[in-house]
Parts: sequence; structure tokens; C-alpha cells
Amino acid sequence: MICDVVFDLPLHQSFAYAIPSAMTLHPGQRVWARLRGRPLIGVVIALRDGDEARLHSIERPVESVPILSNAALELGRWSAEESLSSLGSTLLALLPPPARGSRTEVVAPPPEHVAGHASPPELWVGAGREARLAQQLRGQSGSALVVAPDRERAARWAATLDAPRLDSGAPDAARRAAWFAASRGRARIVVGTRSAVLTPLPPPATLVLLDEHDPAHKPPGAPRMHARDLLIRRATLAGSRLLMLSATPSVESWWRADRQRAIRPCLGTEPWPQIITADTRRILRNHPITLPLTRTIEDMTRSGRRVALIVTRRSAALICTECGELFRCPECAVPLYVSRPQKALACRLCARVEPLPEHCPSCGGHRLFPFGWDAERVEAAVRKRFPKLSVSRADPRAQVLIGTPAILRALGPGTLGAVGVVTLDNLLTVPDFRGGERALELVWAAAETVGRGGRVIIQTLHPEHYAIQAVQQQDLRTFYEQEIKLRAELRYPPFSRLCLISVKSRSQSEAQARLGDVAQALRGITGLTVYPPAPFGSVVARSARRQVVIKGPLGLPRLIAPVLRPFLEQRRRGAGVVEVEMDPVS
DNA sequence: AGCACGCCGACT
DNA sequence: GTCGGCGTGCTC
Repeated sequence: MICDVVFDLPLHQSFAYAIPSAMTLHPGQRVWARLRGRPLIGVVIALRDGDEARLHSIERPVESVPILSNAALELGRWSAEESLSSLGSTLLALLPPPARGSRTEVVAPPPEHVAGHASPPELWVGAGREARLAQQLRGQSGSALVVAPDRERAARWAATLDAPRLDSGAPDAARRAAWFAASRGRARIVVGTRSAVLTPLPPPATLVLLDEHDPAHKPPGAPRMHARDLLIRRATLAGSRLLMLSATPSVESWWRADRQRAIRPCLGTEPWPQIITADTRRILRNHPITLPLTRTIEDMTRSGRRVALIVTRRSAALICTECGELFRCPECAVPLYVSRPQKALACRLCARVEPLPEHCPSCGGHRLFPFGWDAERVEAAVRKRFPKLSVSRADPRAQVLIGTPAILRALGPGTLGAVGVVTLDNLLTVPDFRGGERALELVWAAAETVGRGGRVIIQTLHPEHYAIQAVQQQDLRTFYEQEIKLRAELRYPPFSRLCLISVKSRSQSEAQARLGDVAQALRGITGLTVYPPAPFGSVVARSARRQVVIKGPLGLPRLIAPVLRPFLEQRRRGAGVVEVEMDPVS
């Protein structure tokens, strides 16, 4: 007998091995096998008869039984095709770490999935959604998999539900134990992140996606797909119930759930805070705090309540005030940020650090200043204005707390008197079609955190924006109807698919040339829109990374796969490495 | 991806 | 004369 094995390699092919006569293997089983002499873990995807004379043999199985069911293999195959990545890298990213040591781990076989009755994925919105989920999961008798966007939230939910963890925040042995406990029905509920979406569960299984809108559900790297899309597919194939929770769902999910009559409002603590907008015209240039926000800080701290100030920019960029030049990373083309402790300019993508320049390389000017209100600049300004208050970016007990939107998660509902959004316009004016969605998410989260009797102050140049109005009226539908109309007119998702194609190379000209080859190859396909690369400032002397976004129909991956496959397979170092990211989230 | 093979520049 | 740069090709 011969088995076909896939490895965690960027290769769209499997490798054939002979199965020693004393060994029994099944599809879905993990094995150790030698490839060019070095031992690698692979997954058996098929068994067949054939000439085994000139083949190497499988060394040994990692577990005594398949770790993946046929349904899970099928889901992996679909995901690899949809994301234009290899089956091996997709599957191996979705398995628990193997046991250490040189002996095959003996475990009970997985249950065979019985396809149940497919019901549409449900979207749970409203302040009571999480309480209701905990109640539902504690009360039901079937198995459940809860997928969180990150390890912190996985840890929190594992504690809440007293369930084992599958994510990388838990020790390897515990993760593996949780996987097999779930598969044998010994753990009724398990909690993980995207890497856990193939965990076998005895039917009837409930699948749960927490904070559905969160871009952390699609971190970079394999399996190169959003946890939501994997779970939707799994629920469909296995006939499982899928619950997706979010205060502010993605437009895509709202649109789908609304058409399937699957939006479930969960009521919670109702009285909503006052949502007040404050015009930032001319103010933000010199000072980050408008009069309404100043008054709110005074009122709240006087009555013993705390205030959080939210900055959407993590750090300031450096700009030449004479010619307007923004300093960018020559490698990544993103703006460099000013690192004050290091007195340097740093890149968030490639960790490049360079000393603060003396003058502008574009015009020679010497008037270089930080641009944008980051937490540090806001903190300094607030301390100056309110010298008697405790102001902090780290201490949650401070009277005025300053941080990114993530700090709202750490603060429980009702612990604040007010939230001030220093400026919403970073989100509304960036050339990203998800800006409205991100703005809604932030303002709604601020309102949920403040709750009854509090105040949310939004500093913005766009006080009439429908995202803000929707929060003021506590009415999600107001937002989504406008946003969906806009997306339909401009043919953005969910009415189309996007794909980001990038080339990494040692020089800009090489990257450009290679990207040109890719674009040329795509030219023959009808129904594609290729957006030209964003023009970069002249400070970018040599960018080693070029990218284009293409837009196409819902079957986009299948449309472009045959054309892109040769580029993805021959990874020519010098000429540039081509990477493809379907459905990018940022 | 990782590793071996292979063909041209600056060193003992 | 060699050491070593990285471009090319292959892995059952």
C-alpha cells in the first residue's frame, strides 16, 4: 500500500510513501516521514495501491488513529483552495502540537461526523449576548466549540465556562489533551482560537464565534483564512448550529444573517449613555481636548468617576512642515513612527529603527514635527491642562486613563463615567472601505462600556456620520442599511471579493517588474478590477515590497488560481516572492 | 521552506 | 590557485 502525504511546505503537491507491512494507516492520520533525509510531520490524505518499490517508507505514525475526520480533511481542502495556499500548510496549522518523544501516542479513534440539519448561522447582537451564551452553553447537553479572536479572550471564556483550552496560550500537553477529550466527548465544551476550528466534536455540536467582527480572527499566516469563514463552512458541511456574537457585526455577516432572518437581538442593560459630538476644527492642531470633553473630565472626576480617552493612532508619524513630506519605511512603505524613548524613527512592520533625521531628505527643511495625537502626546497635554488629576496610560485606577480601543475591553461595563474619543477621523478618512465599520465598532464599544448615566464624547470633523448617528439612536440597522447600500454601489464585499497580491524583492524595480508579470497574466481574465498601487512619497528611495489589490466576483479564488499558481510555486529569490492574500481584513 | 549543487568575484 | 556569494532545482 502507498499513502499520499502533505507537509507544511508551500508546495501544491503530495508525496507518496510506502506503508510498512506491520503498520496500519488511515487518511487524516499524522505521520513522521523523511523528505530529502530530514524527518517531517505530514498528514496522510489518501491510501492507494501501487508500486512501492522505489518509495521511501513512513517512519511512524504520530498518533495511533487519525487526528482528522474525513469531514475535517474536506474542510481543509476547501480552505486551501479558497486561500490559494497548500493543503499541507493549511492542515498542519489547524492541529494541536504533537507529543514529544519517539513513541506513537495511543488515543481513542475520533467519532464519525453525522451530517445534521443545516440551519443558517445566527448572529447574536445586543448587550446581553455574552450572558445569554454562557447560559445557553451551561444549559445544553450537546458538545460545543468556542472560538475567540485571541488568547486573552480564549483564557477568559475558558475560565467562565470551566472548559479546557486548545489555543497556543495553553501548554502543549493540555492543548493536545483538550483536542482528544473533545473528540471522545469527555470535554463537552472546549475553547480555542482559529487554530481549533477542525477539533472533532460528537454531534450534535454547537459552534461559537466570539466577537465576529474582530480582524484578529484572521491573523497573518496559515491557514490564511478568517475563522468565521472556516466555521460557516464547517457548520454547513456537518449540519451544526453556529452562533456568532458581536456588538457590531461585520457588514458581510449582517447582510447574510439579515437575509436569512437569523439576527438575534439579546437585550441587556439598556439605558444608553449620552453620545455627544465635538467639532475638532482648528482645535486638534494645538490641543487634543475640546471644550465639551474638558467639561466632561471636570464633571466626572469631581463626582468621583473615571474617564477613558481613546486614541486610534498608536503613535505619531514624523512630517516635514515645510514640504509636507511624511517619513516612510523604505522597505514597507508604511509611515515610520516616532519612538521617543529611543529618540528614533521605527517601522511597525519590519522592526527597522533609524535615528531621528536632522533635515528633510526631500526639501532639506529643518522643521520636522510629530504628526497625529498618539497616547503619549495626549497624556502630556492632559497633564498640563489638569495638573491635579492622576493621568495614566497604564494604571486602570487613574482618574484619566489614556489608551487604544483595546483598553475598553479590559474595563468592565459601568466602571467609567465617560469615554472620550480623541479623534474618530483616522478611521473615517483612511482609504479603507471598512472605515465606517471600524468607527461604529469603536463608538458602540465606548457606549457599552460607559452604560447608564454616562457620557461618550466623540471629537470629529464628521459629526453627521451615519456610524455616529446609529450609536446615538442605539440602532444598528440604521448603520448597516446605509453601509450595505454603499458597498453595493461600489461593488465592495459582500458583493465582490478582494485579493491582495504582493511581491517581496530586494529592489523596488525587481518587485515592480515581477508584479508587472503577475498583472499581465491576470489581464486575460474578465471581470477583474486591478487597483493600481498607492503612490508612495518620494522619501521611499527603494521599496522592496509592491502590492496590488484586485477585485472580482464571488468565485475569485477559483478564477485566478490557475493563473497565479506558477507564480506561487516558483519562488525565485532574486526576482521576488509572490504572495496572495484572499479577503484581506486590513 | 530548506538544502544541495553550481558557476563567477576577492582573498591567503 | 581556493572560499563563498546566491541563483536554480528538487524533495516521494
